[in-house]
Amino acid sequence: MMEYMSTQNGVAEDSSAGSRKRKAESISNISNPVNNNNNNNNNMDVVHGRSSESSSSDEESCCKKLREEHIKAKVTIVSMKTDASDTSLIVKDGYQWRKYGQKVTRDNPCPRAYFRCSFAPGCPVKKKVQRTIEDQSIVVATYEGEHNHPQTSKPELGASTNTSTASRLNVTTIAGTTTSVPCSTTLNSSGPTITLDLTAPKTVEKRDMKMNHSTTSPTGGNSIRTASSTTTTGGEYQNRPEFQQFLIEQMATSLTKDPSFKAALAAAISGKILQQNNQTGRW
DNA sequence: CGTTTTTGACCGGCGC
DNA sequence: GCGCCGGTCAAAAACG
Repeated sequence: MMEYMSTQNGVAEDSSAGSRKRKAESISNISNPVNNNNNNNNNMDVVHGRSSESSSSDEESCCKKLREEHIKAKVTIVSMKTDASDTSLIVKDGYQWRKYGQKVTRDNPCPRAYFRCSFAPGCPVKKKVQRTIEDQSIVVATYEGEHNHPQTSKPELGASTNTSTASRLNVTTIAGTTTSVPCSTTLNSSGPTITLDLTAPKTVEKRDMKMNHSTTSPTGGNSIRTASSTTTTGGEYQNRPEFQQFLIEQMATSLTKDPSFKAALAAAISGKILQQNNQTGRW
């Protein structure tokens, strides 16, 4: 199963690399509320999901985008607060990145850096890193695609040896899945902007999990705004391992109790098996 | 010497 | 068709 998934990933990402599509700029929008966290030295907010255009209401253009997103890799937006004096635009997430470009965009005088994953030669993941206009100490990293290899090292979140690190991490899952940021506290984020992407067959099970995960979260709403408002109160607690363990257990419980998830999982697995058997021509 | 970073040039999509 | 703009390329420089 995993083998199959990985090969599917490779195909999908490769095709996505060939079709570049311009996406709406959302970095400043996303990182706006993070400014409320200025009292914390190291902060990190993560938004998992599609590119910013994934809203719940634009059904008009969804048909066009369906195809596009079918090709496109998943997009993960990460905003983290770093030391203001740290101008390196380096986000230590446990992977090895190679910078291949830098550009000053129109809407932000701060240069945007482009990175590729250099650990695995065939790894399709790309990353864009840019500081926000509002708060130059906040760095927004946009990940595209999924790693087809494990992390090269532990991400420096919390236990920092260098300057640019984050001690707190908030994850919002909109759609799709990513394992690039192992620390996940979705309780205070997640929200109504969930986009059920039926065009990405490889992530059916995980997406459902994320969906359930989101629905079981006590708070919905705009992810970052919620995150920033709760940072001063619940941030420490969310970072504690027992809390994360609790979250994981909650997720597992909700998933195993949900018959629709079981059905989706079974359908996905059987579908994959049948598909593979058809390809090999043995059935 | 191999790898990574820098940086101007180039490419292609999009709006007018 | 043209210009703008984001993203990528690739040669040179820097680095370990």
